[in-house]
Amino acid sequence: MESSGQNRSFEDKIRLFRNICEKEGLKLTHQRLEILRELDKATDHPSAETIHMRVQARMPTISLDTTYRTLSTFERYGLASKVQVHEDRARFCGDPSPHHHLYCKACREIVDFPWDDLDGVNLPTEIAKWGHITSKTLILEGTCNKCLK
Amino acid sequence: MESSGQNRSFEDKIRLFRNICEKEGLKLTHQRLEILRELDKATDHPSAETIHMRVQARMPTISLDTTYRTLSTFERYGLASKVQVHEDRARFCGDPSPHHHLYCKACREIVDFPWDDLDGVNLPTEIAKWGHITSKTLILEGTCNKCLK
DNA sequence: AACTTATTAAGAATTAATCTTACTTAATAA
DNA sequence: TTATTAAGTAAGATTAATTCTTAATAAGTT
Repeated sequence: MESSGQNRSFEDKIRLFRNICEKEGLKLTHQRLEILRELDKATDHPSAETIHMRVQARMPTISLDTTYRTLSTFERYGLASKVQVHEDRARFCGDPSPHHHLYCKACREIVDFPWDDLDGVNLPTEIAKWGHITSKTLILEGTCNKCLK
Repeated sequence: MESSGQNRSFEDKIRLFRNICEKEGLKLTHQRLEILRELDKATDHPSAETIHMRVQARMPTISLDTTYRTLSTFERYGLASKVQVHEDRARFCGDPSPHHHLYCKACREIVDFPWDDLDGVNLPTEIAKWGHITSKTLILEGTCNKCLK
């Protein structure tokens, strides 16, 4: 049976994580794997607490603390990133490919979108002088059609 | 004596704020004016607490609570905006003109920069279908030259 | 099997931000 | 100028996300 694109890309992610663990002396625990899986499945930029609840459904003993610790481990190694919106609660994204965010101020939904033209464009020359850029994200804010009625 | 560009633009801001107050039934208090002035002067995206400390130097009786309340009032009326960085503490920006942000992960400095070409560019067509966009900010993250040594 | 990290539990600590209440002050409108 | 009412102050409490503590247990890895 052939695996789906979803599965294949998750396999890649596990492989990547396995490499990182090996190189960095991290342990590949079930908890970390389940959180990685949850992040990979999620399309709604869940908060740490939401991720915890979802993983808990399959792994009832996992602690909230471990979820927080694991998420920052993932952040440190580039397996997850915090999405910044104008809220107090951090929300996460497991998609490492460059993409941008639409944020609806009414329903707080975050939608990812690709914009290859922006990814490829040259930055203004003064920016290159500023230092070393590691990420480039466009944040669009407004109100989505659902909320506009 | 001719006023500086700084002053002129601050005068404009006061005028704008005066109009908003009139229209919305807000009171033009000293506290609000001082916080507006501080936001206008600041180039370093201070936190609410930093703003409070600075205003306190001139107005020792102002409360932290008022600073928070005023900043959210300003946000509500578009006179200030929260800058999103990967931190827990919100940082503010009093520049209402469209601009983008460079964020150094090492020293946490935020640098504004304009990018007219980006401001003027057409968004991908699917975005227009999403809803109504009110702001567009590019967040560049990395390490500034000072921190790269 | 030994070594070492990670996890858990349970609770405490932090910290930004907001709210409460009661009182006072001051901006605005009549 | 006075009346009205929003805003500010003080002091403390609250909320909520996140992190830390300690000690015991579990489980990867070598």
